[in-house]
Amino acid sequence: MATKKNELFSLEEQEIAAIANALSHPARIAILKFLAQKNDCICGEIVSELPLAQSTISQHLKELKKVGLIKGEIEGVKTCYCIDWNYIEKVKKTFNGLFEKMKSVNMNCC
Amino acid sequence: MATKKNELFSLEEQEIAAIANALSHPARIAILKFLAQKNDCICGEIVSELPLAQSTISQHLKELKKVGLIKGEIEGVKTCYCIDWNYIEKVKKTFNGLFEKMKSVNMNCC
DNA sequence: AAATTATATCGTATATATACGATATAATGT
DNA sequence: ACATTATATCGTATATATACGATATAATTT
Repeated sequence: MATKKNELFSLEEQEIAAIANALSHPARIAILKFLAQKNDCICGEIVSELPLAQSTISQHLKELKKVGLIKGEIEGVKTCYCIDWNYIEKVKKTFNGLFEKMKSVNMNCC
Repeated sequence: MATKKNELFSLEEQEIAAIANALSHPARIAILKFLAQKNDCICGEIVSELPLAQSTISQHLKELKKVGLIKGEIEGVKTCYCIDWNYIEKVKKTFNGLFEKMKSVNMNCC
């Protein structure tokens, strides 16, 4: 009775919601900012940077990867995570598109 | 043991996450788009527009209002909801700021 | 081969979110 | 005053998310 009834909405609505959902936790914002800041790719450094357990960080990384905001490459024992800049660019366009669409109509009500 | 540990992160991270959270459900994206589309303010029309129960829509409206994306004004029996364009503008800047900050560093890794 | 190290996954407790029906509230119309 | 209408809130079932410890996996070192 309490499923997210995604199927009732348009693909665009679902996609925006999915990206927003990935961005809806401060830890994940922190991870993205940290990854963007470092010029070499990072893996377990995130764990020592954030005040959360290793397994929790791993979970958050998995979610960011799921929607495509970051990529992960196994390098021996370590895993190198980094931002998928192309996808970020797409996300930017998607969000700006939504916000622009909103702004385009008349702004005087209420 | 499973609280969102917001207090461990910066206010900026928390704020972005909170806005993203409000945008993280397709129904709420649909509501925002519908409100933006109409040039007069809407209230219960949203209920007949979306495939969800009245109480559910009311809940979603409450969440959108909580973060400031929309405003609600009681007009007799009805309530007029509309987008807070000033806040949308601020949200745009916040998101673009995040994404810009990300893009500013070198893009060649992984 | 065994030990070490880095990361992922599993299991699980708890919190939060989603959805709806039922009910409350508050203004309007009769 | 009573009925109607619009919306909000309550109660509740269930699903999902968060967090962590424990364990598995897989590469590296000894």
